[in-house]
Amino acid sequence: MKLLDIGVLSKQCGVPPSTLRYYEEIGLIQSVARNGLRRQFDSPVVTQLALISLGKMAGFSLEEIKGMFAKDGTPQLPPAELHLRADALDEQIRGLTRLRDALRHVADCPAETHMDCPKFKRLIQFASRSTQSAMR
Amino acid sequence: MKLLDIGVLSKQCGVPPSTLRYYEEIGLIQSVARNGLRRQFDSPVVTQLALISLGKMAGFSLEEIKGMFAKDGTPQLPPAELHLRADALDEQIRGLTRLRDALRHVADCPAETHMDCPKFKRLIQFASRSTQSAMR
DNA sequence: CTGCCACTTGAAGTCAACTTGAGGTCAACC
DNA sequence: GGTTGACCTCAAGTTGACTTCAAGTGGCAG
Repeated sequence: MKLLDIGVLSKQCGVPPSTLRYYEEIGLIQSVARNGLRRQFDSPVVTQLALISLGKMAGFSLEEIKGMFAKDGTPQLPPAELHLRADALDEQIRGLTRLRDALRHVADCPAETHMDCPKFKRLIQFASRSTQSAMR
Repeated sequence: MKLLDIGVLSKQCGVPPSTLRYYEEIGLIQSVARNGLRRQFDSPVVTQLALISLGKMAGFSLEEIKGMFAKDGTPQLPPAELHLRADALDEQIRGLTRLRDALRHVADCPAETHMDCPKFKRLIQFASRSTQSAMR
């Protein structure tokens, strides 16, 4: 099992060392050993960091992310709970899709008064309706 | 043109008055008049707030959102730029979709060591690869 | 005309998620 | 053996997005 120095991990995952230390401090990841002073990380941490990055994209707080995974990085929620999170993601995806469509529509629609364009308004209203409940 | 009292707008959009005042302070929205001391908002602000809410969901900062729309709320970026934002959203949507799929997979997969499950790892690695560039 | 209550201001406080800085350690290359 | 460079700790600072607070104002119901 080869171990990763914090600098290597940092470069590999695109996360600054300071952030990795911070994540360890709050218990989001673990270093498994020290080489002298230096933290050594286990290679599965790479996957964990990928999950964390995804979780952040999805708008979860670090605390929430921490609650979702056991210390080895395996998702640690009952199946029903996982499906709920997945459902919430579906909502969010729908909202983002509409926002994307709205942006593309505006980019291509020659009208200059988008605020009055029924198509635009419909996209926005729909999108934000589903959003309201999903906001944390 | 009927005007909305800050309290009415707040209730209608689910945004606290303090936040509306804050948004006005940083120039994200405008009140068009006063009734005595009270701010009066124009009805298009409702749509603007919907856009802001969507922008936040998508992970844009208030500064970025402010840069995207003119003071009347109409998107104010050149078409090419809009398409770029839409592309970024597509990336993000792909990442969220994979995260969702990963969650659903974990919920239903009987294996207890998801970290080693090739399907799970593939979903995660893919997802975070596309994520890296999209992170702000 | 007297309360009341939803609003007003400006300043200060809060929270998450980091980053920065000062001062120290250690192994390795010149 | 000395300097460099990558790491260490702990505390303090920063940023974004608000919220809270104290003290004041204005319209309208009774």
